[in-house]
Amino acid sequence: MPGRRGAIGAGWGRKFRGCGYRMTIPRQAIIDVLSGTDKHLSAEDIYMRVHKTYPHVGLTTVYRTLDLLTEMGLVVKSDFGDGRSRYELMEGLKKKHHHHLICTNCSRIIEYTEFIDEEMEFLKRAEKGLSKKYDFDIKNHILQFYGLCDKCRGKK
Amino acid sequence: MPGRRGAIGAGWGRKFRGCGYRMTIPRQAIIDVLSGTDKHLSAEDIYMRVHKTYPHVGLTTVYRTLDLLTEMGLVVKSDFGDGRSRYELMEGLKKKHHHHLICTNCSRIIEYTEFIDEEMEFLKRAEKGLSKKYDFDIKNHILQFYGLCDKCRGKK
DNA sequence: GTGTCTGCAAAGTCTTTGCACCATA
DNA sequence: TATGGTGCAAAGACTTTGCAGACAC
Repeated sequence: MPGRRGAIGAGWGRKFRGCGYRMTIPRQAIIDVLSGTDKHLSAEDIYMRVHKTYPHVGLTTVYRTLDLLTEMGLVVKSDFGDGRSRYELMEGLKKKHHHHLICTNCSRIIEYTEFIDEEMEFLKRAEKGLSKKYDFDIKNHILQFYGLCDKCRGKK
Repeated sequence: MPGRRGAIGAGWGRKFRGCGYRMTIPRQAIIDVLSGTDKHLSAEDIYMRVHKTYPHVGLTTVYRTLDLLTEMGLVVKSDFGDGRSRYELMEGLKKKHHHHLICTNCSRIIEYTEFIDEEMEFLKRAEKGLSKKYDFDIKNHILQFYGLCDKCRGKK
């Protein structure tokens, strides 16, 4: 793990330095947390996990690092409608474009990549048409489905 | 206008009473504001407009009324990623299902109904597939495009 | 008259900012 | 050593809650 972390660290360090930023322990710790989960963590979640190993790292630094990573395009910030932002690592090109299913009862988030090709085809067409009609330069989109997950649907 | 407002009021009053609630002046004023615009207003926006005619109505009441209307399904609450919720009247069945184009520079919001049929077809199929695969009961979806509107794309 | 609604003030939640000190390159 | 980074505390933005008085039905 130290070896692996070192290797990852070096890669990330290069990325930071390449953008004129520095690699630091808090940043490394935050990246380690993000790369060690497949969940969509809030700033507070990340803070608490980092805190176990590095108790001196503050929540402010977590927010600032996440902003930085988002700006660098290495992290995606999402809003699932519960009033707090969630973050996930893009990790270069490893991660496929995907969308989310969100349980409105327990907040569970399911990532899916099914239908993505079909979806992309539709979205591309829509973007093209909408760009032309409204003279709008579309950069990005959000598609989310809300409902009840398998565990929650029985309880209602 | 007073006549028209009266007529609208009576309809809304019935709706409220039918759900065990009461029609009041603040509620009427908030509905009047919502039905008099095609914009997507924030609670603060609504508060300020109501305030011109009824200065005693508080922001708290605006929030409470909007919650109530949302819960009754008469208002749709949306989040366009700028940290504040926006509200629009559903006004029974008058309004077609639609999605939004959001300008990330000036926050202008464009409603569109183009592609909706095609979109609905795609979304229905996706919902069906996803429901089955993840045993997820999909109730709702969000589809938003972000980018630069015609007025802002030149400035960049 | 009774139960709902309201305004005000206070509190809550998530996030950002200011500033002096610290550490990376 | 020169910038950029950090923690802490305070401020900020939006929204919710508590409560006593007011109002709709």
